[in-house]
Amino acid sequence: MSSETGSKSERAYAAIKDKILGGEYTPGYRLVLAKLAEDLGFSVVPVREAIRRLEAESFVTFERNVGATVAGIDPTEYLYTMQTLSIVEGAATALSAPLITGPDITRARAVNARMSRSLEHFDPIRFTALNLEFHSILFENCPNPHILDLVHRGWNRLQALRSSTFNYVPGRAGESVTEHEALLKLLESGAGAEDIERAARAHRAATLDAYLAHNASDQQAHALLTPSY
Amino acid sequence: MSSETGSKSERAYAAIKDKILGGEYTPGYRLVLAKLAEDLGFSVVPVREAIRRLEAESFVTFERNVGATVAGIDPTEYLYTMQTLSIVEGAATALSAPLITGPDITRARAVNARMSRSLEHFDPIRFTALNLEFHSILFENCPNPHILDLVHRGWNRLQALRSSTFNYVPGRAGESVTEHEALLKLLESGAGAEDIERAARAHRAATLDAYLAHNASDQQAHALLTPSY
DNA sequence: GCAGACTAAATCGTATACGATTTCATACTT
DNA sequence: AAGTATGAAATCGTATACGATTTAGTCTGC
Repeated sequence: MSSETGSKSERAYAAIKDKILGGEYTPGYRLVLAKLAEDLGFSVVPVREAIRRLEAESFVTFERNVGATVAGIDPTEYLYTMQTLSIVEGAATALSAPLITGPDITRARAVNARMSRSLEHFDPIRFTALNLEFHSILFENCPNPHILDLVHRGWNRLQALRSSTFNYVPGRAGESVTEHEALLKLLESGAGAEDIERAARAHRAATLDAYLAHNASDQQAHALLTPSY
Repeated sequence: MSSETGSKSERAYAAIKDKILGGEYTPGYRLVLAKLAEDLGFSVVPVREAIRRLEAESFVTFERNVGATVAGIDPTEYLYTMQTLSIVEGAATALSAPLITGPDITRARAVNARMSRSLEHFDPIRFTALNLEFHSILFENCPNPHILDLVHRGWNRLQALRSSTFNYVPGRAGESVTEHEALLKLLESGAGAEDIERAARAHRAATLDAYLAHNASDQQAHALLTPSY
């Protein structure tokens, strides 16, 4: 995944990020500058820069004069991220809706069909990738790049939390496909911005709800969701 | 403003940021590593780190092997930021609403009264500070720190754009005070999350609309706001 | 006079070095 | 034995140095 192009700090960033997402560096793993630099064949300066960037994106936590550790899987963080995503994805969908064309819908529907098929072979990795592709089609016309950036940050954060593995809920993926189709129909019908936003929000919120129901032990998490997003 | 505590990279960050916001480094100003390091009495390494952080927060733009320049005042960026703020502030207000107490409302109302008074003396700096304080009171109970963080990012961005100066619209501040009072009444009445969110969104959006109306030349900006946020 | 090549200056990117801080094991005191 | 002082090892933070890249100015040939 890591490219050979760009500055060393960029390559270090990509390499470390890949190893975190690939599971080589698991949560709690201590990232030692000198060791990373040794492994990568770089000096510590660009590696340090890469780590500060990973810190800004919440892939690692950093403590002064102590160092960086790979960020852990935290149910509360997952909840925060999903709730935030429901809001920004809702807004992104509503803003993009008027600019989505017929061919866009067709492409999205094709991707959704592939998602449905990936379920039959039980391929969650592929499913997640297709899910990203589906929503990317809807968002690619988004007129506000800041909001799009927030969506991408959220997706990144979910990756960092390894949500697709720790957060698996049986049956939820199938519902997701159904909701996608409903969303496409809504877009085709030329529904108003409020309705579209509500539907897009609910789609993300439903995944969170499924998680909360499946892990009912998480009582306090429910309390955080006072207004029903 | 800059503190004497913390690492040199942190102090460099604070110092440079202050000079940008204070107007010493105006948009387009070229930030040269060696010169900044000389001025601050630090070496280039912590200064470089500070600049990368300022880049991540959009205070400066950065180009490889070329350097950093202070980010400019861009009406389109202002529009993006305001639109995004209307969304995240709306969500933050709705999420915080159930946790806001009577004393909170009283405090907020007092701040709003001071805002009203600051108008009589035409003190926009003070008005902006009080405006932040007003909304901070509403948000201080926000159960989702991620969303709160997005709000703060937006405020920072507005500062970076120096919006309070380039974006002044006569009469708008007075309307803002009126809208604040209406929002407080809505919160007191125990209104539903949707109504509160709509009102909070509209409050921010009204400021943007006032700007657009006042700078009617900005035709293309209107087009970006297709769904009426 | 102008386009392109060449050189020099400015500036960035990174390596290396070292002092500062934290951590951890050990010895010492009560 | 528990807690505290001590010192060494590990690690970070920053200074300095230098090669790499860009930029700007000059020169050349047309």
